[in-house]
Amino acid sequence: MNLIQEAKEQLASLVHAAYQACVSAGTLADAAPYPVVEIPKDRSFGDFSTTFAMQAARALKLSPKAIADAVVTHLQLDNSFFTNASVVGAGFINVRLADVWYDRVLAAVMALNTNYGRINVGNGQKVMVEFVSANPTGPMTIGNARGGVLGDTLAAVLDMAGYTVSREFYLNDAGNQVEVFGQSLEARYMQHLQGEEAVIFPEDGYHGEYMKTLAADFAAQEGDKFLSVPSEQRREALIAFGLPRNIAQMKTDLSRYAITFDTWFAESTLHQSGYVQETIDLLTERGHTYELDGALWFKASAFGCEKDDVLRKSNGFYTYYAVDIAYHRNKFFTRGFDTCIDILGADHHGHTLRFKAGMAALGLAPDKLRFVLMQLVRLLRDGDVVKMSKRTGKSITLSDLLDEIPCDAARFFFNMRQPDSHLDFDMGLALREDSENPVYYIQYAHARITTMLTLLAGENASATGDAQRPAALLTHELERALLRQLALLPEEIRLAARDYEPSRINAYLLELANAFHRFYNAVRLKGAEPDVLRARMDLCAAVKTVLKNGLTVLGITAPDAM
RNA sequence: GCGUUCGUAGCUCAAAGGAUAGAGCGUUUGCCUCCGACGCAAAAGGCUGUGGGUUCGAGUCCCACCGAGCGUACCA
Repeated sequence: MNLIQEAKEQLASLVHAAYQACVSAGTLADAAPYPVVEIPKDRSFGDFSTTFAMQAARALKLSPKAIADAVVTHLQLDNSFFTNASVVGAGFINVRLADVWYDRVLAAVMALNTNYGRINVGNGQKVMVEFVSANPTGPMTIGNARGGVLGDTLAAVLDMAGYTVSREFYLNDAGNQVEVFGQSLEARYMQHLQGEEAVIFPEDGYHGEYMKTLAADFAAQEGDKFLSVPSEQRREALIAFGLPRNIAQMKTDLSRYAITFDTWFAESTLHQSGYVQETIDLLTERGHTYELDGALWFKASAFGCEKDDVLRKSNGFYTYYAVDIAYHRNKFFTRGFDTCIDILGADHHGHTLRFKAGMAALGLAPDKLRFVLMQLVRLLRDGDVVKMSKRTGKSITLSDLLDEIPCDAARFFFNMRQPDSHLDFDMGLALREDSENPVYYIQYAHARITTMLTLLAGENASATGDAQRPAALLTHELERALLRQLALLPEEIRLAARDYEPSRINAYLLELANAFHRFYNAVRLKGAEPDVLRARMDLCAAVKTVLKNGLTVLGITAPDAM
């Protein structure tokens, strides 16, 4: 159910038919393309518009105006969604929506209720969204916070659009950074028991305070018994202690953030099962690798990359790149996803071509693997840049942020912009409880409707009008605007899913809330004629439903009172 | 250098290749004896970084330049 698309298709088909009539009548030549229909930016022109006359001008060797005039005389709008066709400006053919269409909108929202907005462009195709995938070597960052909301809401949007969606967290629990984690933790453990000077902290180690806490907790549990064992054994024990702790913390933080993953995929399993080895062997069998200086190289340059890359280092270990090729091979070829989307920070954009090259070498169509790159976040407090947490003196983590900002506000703010644009997150604004805070503004509209409907519940008992034809009673321009806005949700879902831009839903809800508040101030329900009252109450109930459905996609609550 | 993302109102950002480039903030001024003022209404602000090109039509597509971020490891 997408009444915007239905209307566009109907108008295109009606204009096409009118054009065919002109061809039959001999007034126009038979050479024009199929009409393109759009919604004018400036609503005063009309509700829908077609640029058919301009599109056809060259082929028909006539002025757009002449073509439009000819087509309009044959345009048959009876029993359609439209009325009032007119030719304006250079040759735009504009129409207004008729009551039938408005009736259908309200009926659709009321009938579909919580399913209103759901469409089926996905046809159940399996899509994976992989996001956050933070290293389990430390706390999650503000960047993870943005990536988390982006991935989670994109997944929700795709679900609404009819895809079968899976959310995955890729756990980097193997490889070099885990080694460094072990070395760092080992140094902190020994320093904890023997003093700062006992060992030198590794140059490129993890310097965060949390490493000291982790080491102290380990010492509290195990005492000094790991001082006397070989270093390798000590590190192993520390990693076995530290990683699960960090992972548990990440899960806690994410659940505070209302994010749940379907799968946590551990990198280590790819090593243990020999899948990495098998994948690299496969690339070699296909002739995409060569040996040089003791390392195994992938011919990435044969797949559009600038240069080749190392898969297996001369020390025998695989690079992250090799593991990632194996991981993505697993997503597509072992688990059978049709499309895989990776949410990445913009600082990783250099990887996208390489990843695609790896998949191409395995025989996968390049557009199956998609990347959403997000720019970094700048934290502000009432306009000033915030670098460090006041409490800890260190950089602000996701957990710090959630101590201060409610989940609803954080989720909304991190998804307010397109992924590609730099994001300013103003913590002062996120806490405000007025119309300047967009979350409040939207939630307030929902709460306002709830109280109002409760208050008016007893007043429409004597309504006698035709409930199937409410548009005849909802004639105010602000009521019409509200109905058009309601009709837009399925279309917004379609576009957000098509372009991987879930922030469209935030913008959409702001506009819907705005349309409602304007209506509320200009049109009163209380005291209206019973039939009108009932129609307006239905309209308000529909707005409430759509607000709630939209907020649900964003993972934000729709409170009945605030 | 090469690659990549991005330059739109004072600020933060919108604009399926369409008509007079729109919102919010900030500034100024109004609206509650009335369903929630956590709200609404009105005013002001622009050579869309620069120069070409494609098109009936370009903020949008192509090319060059200027400026910013990021990448360009046998790190992940």
